[in-house]
Amino acid sequence: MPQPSAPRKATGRPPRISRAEVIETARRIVDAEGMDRLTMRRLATEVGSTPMALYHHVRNKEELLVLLLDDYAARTLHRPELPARPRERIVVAAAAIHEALAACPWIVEVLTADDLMSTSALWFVEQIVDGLVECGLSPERAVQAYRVIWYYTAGEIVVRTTAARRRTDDDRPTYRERVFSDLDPGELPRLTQVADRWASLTAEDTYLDGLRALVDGLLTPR
Amino acid sequence: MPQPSAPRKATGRPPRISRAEVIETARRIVDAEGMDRLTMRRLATEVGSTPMALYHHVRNKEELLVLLLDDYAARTLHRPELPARPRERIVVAAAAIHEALAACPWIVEVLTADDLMSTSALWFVEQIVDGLVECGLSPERAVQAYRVIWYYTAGEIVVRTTAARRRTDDDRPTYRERVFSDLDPGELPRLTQVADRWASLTAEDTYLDGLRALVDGLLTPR
DNA sequence: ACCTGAACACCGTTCAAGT
DNA sequence: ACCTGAACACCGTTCAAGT
Repeated sequence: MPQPSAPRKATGRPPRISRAEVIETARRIVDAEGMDRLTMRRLATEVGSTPMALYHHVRNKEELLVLLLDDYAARTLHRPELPARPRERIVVAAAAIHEALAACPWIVEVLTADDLMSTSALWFVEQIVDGLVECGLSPERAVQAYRVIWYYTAGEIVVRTTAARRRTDDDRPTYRERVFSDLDPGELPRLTQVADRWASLTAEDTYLDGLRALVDGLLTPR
Repeated sequence: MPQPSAPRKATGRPPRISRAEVIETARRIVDAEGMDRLTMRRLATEVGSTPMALYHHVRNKEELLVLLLDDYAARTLHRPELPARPRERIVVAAAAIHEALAACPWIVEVLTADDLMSTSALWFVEQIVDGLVECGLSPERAVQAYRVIWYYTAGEIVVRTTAARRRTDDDRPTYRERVFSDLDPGELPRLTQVADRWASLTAEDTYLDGLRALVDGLLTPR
């Protein structure tokens, strides 16, 4: 976090809770019971305080979520050995970001609440952009190519974790299942052909294959 | 919707409101005031009824959102003339889905609430899968390639509309801006190099370029 | 400077009863 | 069959006051 926290005057009432304590407690709640159980009221009782006390440590709930993602990234995004070949380096760095996010089911709410721009993630972004430049893209094109990779990565996470959540919610057939059981073979021959395999095909993890195809496409001059 | 709505017995109290009326009113609220103003209570007063009456026409709020997306897709997703060349057909069909979603700022909440599997969208999915098969992929690989395209498309929508919402929310510097104004050039040379151009570069619409790169990559044998 | 209590202005959904 | 009223069990946030 870019907050050098100016040295506080030692006047006034001493603090009973800290920002770090708030974030840590929030993390505990989310890990144990899921993101939708994290409310300001619940968090307040958990830190042994009142809802309003929290607002002295975070601006509002949205800032709390960003801080939570930041904290998560700082703790889990460890820098791997990256391959020397730039194209491979791009793939491995993107896959590392993806892996960290995929392990974190509450991420979707935060992804849609802010860019993923934790300082801990920047090193990975740097590796990707640098790899793209080394492969011959201009810095401008490299940034745009990185964005494309990020869209793909974020989209995979959002779609997949949402689908997973939906599956555990109940066991009624999903909307998709109902639609797919009633296709018109005349109009939609391909979909009819694969309808019964659709669920198993979409369950497969194709992130890495797609990523490689995407990187290849981005690096092929057009 | 795959709901043939079995012929109702003509007994009991006659209905005052219909499912279609509920959906239409919901759409009016969302169009006029945004998704977060759509509540069951608000919707009830708008149709001139009570919150609980709605639950006789939709299962719950989530189903209402899916019905809303379905209704939107049916009204706006008109089938364009598609190019004969399969590779171009894939691109145009995906871009048509993307365009319809991008014009619909409340889409994100629904995207993360369910797959986009409106019957109206299936024709486009069919075109994409068929184009991929015509380009030489097996039906299984074609479905997986379609999923990759869908991840990319959904991710672009989610990230971009969320960023747009964030910008209009207030005019404080965003978290990203704060992070980018304080980069370490030694550790992150590429990002430092493009830091001042980052905002304008990411504002550019690169969906189509990225899509073409992705399709090229997916169709290149590896 | 930090914390508290009470209140404001809401939510989605269930239950039991009415017509 | 369809609708209503009242209630349940919550939300995030503001305000004014206390220490």
